[in-house]
Amino acid sequence: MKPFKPIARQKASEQVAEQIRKSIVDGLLRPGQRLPSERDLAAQFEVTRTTLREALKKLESLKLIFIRHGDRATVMDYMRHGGLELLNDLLARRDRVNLGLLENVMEARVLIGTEVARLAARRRDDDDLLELRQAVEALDHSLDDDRRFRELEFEFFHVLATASHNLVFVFLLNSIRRLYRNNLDFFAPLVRDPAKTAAHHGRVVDAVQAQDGEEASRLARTFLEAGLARIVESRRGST
Amino acid sequence: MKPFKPIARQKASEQVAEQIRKSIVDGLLRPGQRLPSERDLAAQFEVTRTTLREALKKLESLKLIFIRHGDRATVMDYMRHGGLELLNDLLARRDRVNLGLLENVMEARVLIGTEVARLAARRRDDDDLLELRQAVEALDHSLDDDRRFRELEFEFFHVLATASHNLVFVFLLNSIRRLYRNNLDFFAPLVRDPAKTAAHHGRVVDAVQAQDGEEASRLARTFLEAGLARIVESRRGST
DNA sequence: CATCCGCGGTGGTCGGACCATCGGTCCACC
DNA sequence: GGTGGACCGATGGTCCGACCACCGCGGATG
Repeated sequence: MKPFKPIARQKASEQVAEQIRKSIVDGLLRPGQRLPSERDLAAQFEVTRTTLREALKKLESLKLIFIRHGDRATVMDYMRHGGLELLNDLLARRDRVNLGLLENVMEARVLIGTEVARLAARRRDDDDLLELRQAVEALDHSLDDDRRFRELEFEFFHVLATASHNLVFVFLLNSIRRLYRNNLDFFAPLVRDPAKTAAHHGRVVDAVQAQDGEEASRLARTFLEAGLARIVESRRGST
Repeated sequence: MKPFKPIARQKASEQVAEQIRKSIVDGLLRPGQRLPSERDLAAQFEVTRTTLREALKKLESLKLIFIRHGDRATVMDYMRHGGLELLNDLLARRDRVNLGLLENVMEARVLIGTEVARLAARRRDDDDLLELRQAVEALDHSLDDDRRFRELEFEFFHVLATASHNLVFVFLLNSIRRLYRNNLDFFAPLVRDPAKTAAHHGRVVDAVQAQDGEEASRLARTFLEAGLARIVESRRGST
């Protein structure tokens, strides 16, 4: 298919950020602990303060460290302040908690997907309905391209979230999407038969059109829960 | 109580970032559109490239813009890529969609809270139980300090999320907490009678201890849904 | 003893130089 | 004609060294 992958160029500041980030999520740097001064750190990594600062700012926006003018940066407790963006980094941690994390992600997707289906049925307007039909149509056009189908399958729920008119769920799915795309293989068992899935999602739209929240929710749940079960099972099998 | 609030000192880079961010969420800068070069922007804001770059990096980590070496920054579609951190900024938008957003947040809290109660009951270990008891105890100790009580009430669900052993929900609540604390007044109707709430949460812990997921979930839902209803009602009344 | 002041350490900004990457143009070559 | 290579201008990434702004603390001051 695609024998060559693009080279992943990495900026110096990214490399620096990654090293520190790793130290934090691995627990080598503990919450409350203070980092060396920017000047010291820059010397250690053999980069300029400019570059080092760029790395620190990134960690700050991930809520991994707290920076205050005139004082050194202190490590924050990501269990208390971290956002969903952190999941990506936690997956690559040295201990092997990672696969359980992906199950957690799917678990969340089941819950959110079920709920947005219910809300979408109650609140959808005509535009939403149109978008939903198009999303299903896109599925029908990609029955033979597995990876693409699975990405579009996710998009269907994103459209559903939009139709639920609750931005929290929209943004939540945005965060989950990144994890989903980075681990498409893990989530593969979610879709067993593309044609059936496409038809199933069509019925969800029917329920949304009929403004039958319970039915839409029930349909979404059966699909997602069956997928979750298959994913859990396939993990047990391969590990 | 607290007649004076601390002065919010704002770094130059923050001010720059805020201006651009506002232009994006307000729709003045549309997805796909390209920003001027860093040198131009720096001149316009009358800051150095260093400062300007710091602002851009911040916007990049918020998924509001996309930066590529050798090419100018382009505005991203935050409806597709934005994370929960954006909600804070969207609240201050010029049109008045904002209060609905806070309702959305509460709606999400109801869903998540109900689910973590169920999962916590199934998966809690002895340590979790201890933490939960302590969280309820903390509630009992703050019955007379309203704001503090409401913050601790939120913490209870955070502990519950931890006990659910699903990091997605933990991080999700972390993001919601920020919005919650920034708008404590809006969410005030959630807790009507602190003493009753504390007792209620105690019963949730009882159910968790008994590993009765359905009961824990039911208790959490009744509390949260009643709160949501009161919040919606109080908004109707005041607007 | 309480208050004020200054000083050292540290993050924030500045200015200006150079390196790396991108996209397009043009040309030599086949 | 089109294929590849060399080149160039624009733009982001990094470097350097200086100075400004803020914090904490301890010594000077009353």
